[in-house]
Amino acid sequence: MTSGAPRQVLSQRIAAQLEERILLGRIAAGARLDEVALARSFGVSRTPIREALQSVVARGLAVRLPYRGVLVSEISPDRIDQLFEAMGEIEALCGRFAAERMTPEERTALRAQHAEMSVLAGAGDAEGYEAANTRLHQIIYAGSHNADFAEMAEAMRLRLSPFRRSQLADAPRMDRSDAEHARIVAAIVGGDGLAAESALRRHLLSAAQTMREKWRTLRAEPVPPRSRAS
Amino acid sequence: MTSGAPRQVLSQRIAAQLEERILLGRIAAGARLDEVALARSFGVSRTPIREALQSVVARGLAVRLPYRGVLVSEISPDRIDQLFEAMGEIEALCGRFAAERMTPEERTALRAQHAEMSVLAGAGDAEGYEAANTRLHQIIYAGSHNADFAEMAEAMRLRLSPFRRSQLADAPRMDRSDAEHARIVAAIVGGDGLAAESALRRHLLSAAQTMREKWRTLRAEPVPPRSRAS
DNA sequence: GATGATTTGTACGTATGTATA
DNA sequence: ATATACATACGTACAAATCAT
Repeated sequence: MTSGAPRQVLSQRIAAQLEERILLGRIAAGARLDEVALARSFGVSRTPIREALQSVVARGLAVRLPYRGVLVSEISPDRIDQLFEAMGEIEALCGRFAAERMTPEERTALRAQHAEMSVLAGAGDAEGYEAANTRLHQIIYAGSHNADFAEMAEAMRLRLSPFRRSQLADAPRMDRSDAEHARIVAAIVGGDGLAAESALRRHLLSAAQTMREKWRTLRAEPVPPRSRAS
Repeated sequence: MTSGAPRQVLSQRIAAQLEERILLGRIAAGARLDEVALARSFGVSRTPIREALQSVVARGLAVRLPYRGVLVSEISPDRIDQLFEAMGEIEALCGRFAAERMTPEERTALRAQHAEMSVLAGAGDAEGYEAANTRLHQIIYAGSHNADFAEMAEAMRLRLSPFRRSQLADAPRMDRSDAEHARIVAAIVGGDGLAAESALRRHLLSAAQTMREKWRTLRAEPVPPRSRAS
């Protein structure tokens, strides 16, 4: 009976921290993740750093160029569109199956989550709304009753998070999102798979649209990358 | 005191070999991948072994329990159904987008690949047919013109490969597969996204059915391994 | 339940291969 | 083109945790 602390492994904790830094934008796209520098910064040896970097690469947040290092993934506008498109289709898939398979308890939880979010939206609590939004969508993933769908959706959500930062910061966005959620939840609770599918697709399309606008204004001046073409 | 050994990227070659062994069933599900044993067996140190194992875990072929080791993923019948379901939906997705977006050259390549496969099916070349089948589906993934769809489809295909072993071994299966491919290719080349989607879904459903039967007969003796929880 | 054996996790040293001056 | 610099890849030693007795 080992009732000790969760005793998480170093490399995993470091991987999580690196991911968070990347997703929060503290480490810019295109930046090199230097093993020795990170080792010093974390006060550990290079071994756990290496394993953490491998994990980060495996999740698609960075790429490893042979003998050049690990670079935080730089993403082209076209790539962003693909990401949102994929996310939309995967979410639509989850919604369709969730509408067909959710248990009564899951449907109740979904409605409760949405009700809670409407309150947050009304109160203008953007941060709380964002967090609740993630949970709402995760409820839908789980409702698909298919671990692979849920896993793919989570992976896509992770990859997209750098571009979703403070996307719902303003009240109009939250209201619009809340209205879209109402249709999604109604379709799922009502067991209408096709309606849920198209409602989710539309929802993600509008999210992509919002993001595109903000993204464009945000990076008016791009950071000059050390392009080293051979 | 390090003897000068040929330096290359061992971990990747080892990861590939381990994957192949798992996928071919040479390493059984539930087995523990012992680091020192593998290191001895490959004649290398534990370091590249550890990195290879991380790669195997990242691809979903095994799981790592902290301080306990890496276990080859054990898969329940329900889980297999989920895998095939997910594969079917992802392929259907790729097919729909491919029908809408493939370039003329890609459509030509798709038709050529199918024609080649019909010959192989007629000749009863099961091995060649299986390899060509993978390429056909990969052409469809690429035709979706979305790197995320393609990546997800590839990942699913990898995870399913243990259960697809010699699935198309007999001529009737190949003929049926070839007929289904004909509909899929016609729909995609003709630009009918919805038809491609449903044709691919049906194709995977029938593949799942075939697999289920074979799998059931293979392990007619249900070995209930009460593997320790979590 | 405590102790020893086994295995995983981390630290660190060194050689190799690429890129750059 | 040769050489230097430097980051990566592998090996080995030690520490921590699990398991078996």
